[in-house]
Amino acid sequence: MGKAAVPATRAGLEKLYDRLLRHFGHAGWWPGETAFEVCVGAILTQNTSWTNVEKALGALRQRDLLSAPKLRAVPVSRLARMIRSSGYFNVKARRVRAFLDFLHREYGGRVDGMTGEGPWELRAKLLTVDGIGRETADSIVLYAAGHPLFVVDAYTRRVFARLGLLNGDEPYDAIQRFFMERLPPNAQLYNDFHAQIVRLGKDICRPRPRCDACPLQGPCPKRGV
DNA sequence: GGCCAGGACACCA
DNA sequence: TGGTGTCATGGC
Repeated sequence: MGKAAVPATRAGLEKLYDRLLRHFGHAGWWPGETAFEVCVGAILTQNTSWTNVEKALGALRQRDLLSAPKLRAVPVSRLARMIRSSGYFNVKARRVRAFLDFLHREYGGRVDGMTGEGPWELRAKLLTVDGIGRETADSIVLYAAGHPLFVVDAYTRRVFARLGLLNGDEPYDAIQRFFMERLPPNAQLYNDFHAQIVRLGKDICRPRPRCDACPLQGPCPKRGV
């Protein structure tokens, strides 16, 4: 593939972030109105486009169910029908309920109770919940609890493979270490950097042309364009 | 009509 | 430990 477009150093990553920031502006992420909505959205977006998740969140909001105690009172079968648009709805309804039970058991149903935990302790606890894996746990830790854990998702793999810094098939934890060993533990930075990666990821490996100011350079290894 | 999208888990060799 | 099947809707 040739020389990587960005050096795999702290300076290289920070320079890339600055370029993304200038190109896109601050992302203002996560796309959720409350920390609780972030948690539910993190589960619903598993292997699913955000537009489908928005419909499901909208259905819950319309019924005024976007709070832990109200949503926990909803039978799983009814919850599944309401989140149908997000796909895998039977599985995800069980997972949302498992998270709600966890939240009730550990923090009395209060999302802000999670902020009192250290990031790794909270992550470890979340990973014990059925249906919450690494990416979902890290999204909750970063975007709902505000602790600095770098989130790795399909966009992260796609963008950094394109940049020549990753193969894209490395284990999740290895990719997370790649970022966290090079960037200061700053939740605001991790938050916005990941959001920028997602915005960029939506634009690459797609048929539509990139604009001249696109921060990525060189051909896409997947499509050759 | 096929492919893809911000995963996670069970099962098997 | 790694590979594979399963879960499912909606947009293009």
